Amino acid sequence: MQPKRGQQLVQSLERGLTALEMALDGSVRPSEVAEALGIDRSTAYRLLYTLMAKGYLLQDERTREFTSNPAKFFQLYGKVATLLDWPDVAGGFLTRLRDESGETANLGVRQANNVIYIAHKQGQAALSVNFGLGTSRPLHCSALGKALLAAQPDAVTAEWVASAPLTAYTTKTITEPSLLKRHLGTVRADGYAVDDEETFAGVRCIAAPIHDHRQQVIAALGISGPTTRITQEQLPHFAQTVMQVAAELSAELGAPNADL
Amino acid sequence: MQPKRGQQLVQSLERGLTALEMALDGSVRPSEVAEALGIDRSTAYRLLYTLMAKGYLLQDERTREFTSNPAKFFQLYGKVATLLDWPDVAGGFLTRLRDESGETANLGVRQANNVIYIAHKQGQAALSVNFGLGTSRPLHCSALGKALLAAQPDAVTAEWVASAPLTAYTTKTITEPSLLKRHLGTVRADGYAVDDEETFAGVRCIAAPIHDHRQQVIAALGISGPTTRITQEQLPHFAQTVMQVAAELSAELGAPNADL
DNA sequence: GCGGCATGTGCGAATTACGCAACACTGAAG
DNA sequence: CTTCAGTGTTGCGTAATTCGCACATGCCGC
Repeated sequence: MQPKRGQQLVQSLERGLTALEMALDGSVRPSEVAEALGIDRSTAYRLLYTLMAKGYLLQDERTREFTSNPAKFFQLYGKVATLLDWPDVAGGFLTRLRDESGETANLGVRQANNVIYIAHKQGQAALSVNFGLGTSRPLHCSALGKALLAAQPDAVTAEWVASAPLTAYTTKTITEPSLLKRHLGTVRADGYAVDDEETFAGVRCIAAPIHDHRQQVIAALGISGPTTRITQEQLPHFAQTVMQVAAELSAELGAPNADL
Repeated sequence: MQPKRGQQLVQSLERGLTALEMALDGSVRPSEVAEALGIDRSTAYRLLYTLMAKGYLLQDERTREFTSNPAKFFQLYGKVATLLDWPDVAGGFLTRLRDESGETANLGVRQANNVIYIAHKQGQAALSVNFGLGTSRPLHCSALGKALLAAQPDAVTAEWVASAPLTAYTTKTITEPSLLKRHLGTVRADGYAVDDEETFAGVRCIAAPIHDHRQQVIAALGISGPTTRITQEQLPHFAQTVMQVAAELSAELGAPNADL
């Protein structure tokens, strides 16, 4: 048996990382960090100063504000990106999915309670959806998120649904745990998930899971478009396309039973 | 007067970030981190565990190894990238520079004693240079780096030259501080920098600085190619092209005296 | 010039993180 | 199979680290 997981977190490191993430949303000053974390200004200053010494932040000489150092983050991202070169691997599939559907195609992975968009090809139409790369959306109300959730074992899904905050974004957002659980059951049965204006009014999304060579679900692929083009009638047709391309991408990654 | 800069670094945060960066070069285990940092295994474990709790690392259930969480870093990068969307802004200029020169075009920014490649377009020729995105090279022996260095005030440059480690990579690398200082003077006068096989034998690079709306140098743009194509005779011609495109990119960013 | 308000810095107190030691488990060697 | 060496993980006492207070300093508006 593996030892139980401990919960002794290193306080300074935890606070420092939180401060770092605050700085990423724009510039921060010691006093802001201090207030947000409930600590003394001097402590916040030392954290920020250490982050700067390590190259993660820069300090404006005049305003004394701390801002993120884009170059550092690019460097960090460059290192991890080579390990999982999604944009390159998935690029062709995204383009195909966009061209076949006419809508914005996107690819996302799970990060805690969110799905993060890591690659996309925007639709050509005048009115087309545009999610920024790197942005995140809640799992429970996005098609990509639901595709990822439904792929898990039942027990894990149930536990998550019970404990996750199911915030409502539109009137159609599913906020009832029992409803969501049943909904995810049909997602699994269908092989694709639909976000029917649950995040943004007027926007419908369809997504399917991506499996790797060990049959693990590692990402989700989908399309997003206005309800005027992705209509209820054409939805099955779009879903077919999404599942087809998703299966091909899975196959490219070495997934075993991906029938083409 | 501004207060003097303090040097009280928060130890745990500093160690934690170092551990994080170790994990980015592949998976790490507590014992490795402990040995590298000269600390106890338990301490290293707590740092890694905290990093995992904050989403920066993942732990393999079987091997117990800690690996970076690409999604997290993508998210972080996404936030800073929107502030300075280099790939999008510079993409067109890079493509033009590549097409006009026939060589790999690249864009880099400074990060401590290195230049980091944040965007590029690889040349079409069978033999063409390929730097990975996010990788770094020393300032003193790369064209981009020298273009960035030469753009600073004289005093700053002199101080840096005197204290920086001028490691030799080829026989042509300039390792003598006084020589480098004079060399950077000519770079500034010329408006472009040349890396004449100072980093890699057989590779010549040419670069020029990019200015923002406040006339500050924020990046450098250049080309890299084999010495067989970027010959000494054609060098001025290539340099002209590089400076031209660099000036246009600067203008795009709002630089005032960028003469086109 | 004066008073709020910020950053940055000593310094003592005590919280926090560290190293030690031990346990559980794994894998390899005998 | 047994043993042994090595690793991940956790509890605990101690001591070093960090924290918050207080203050110096500079900045901006009134």
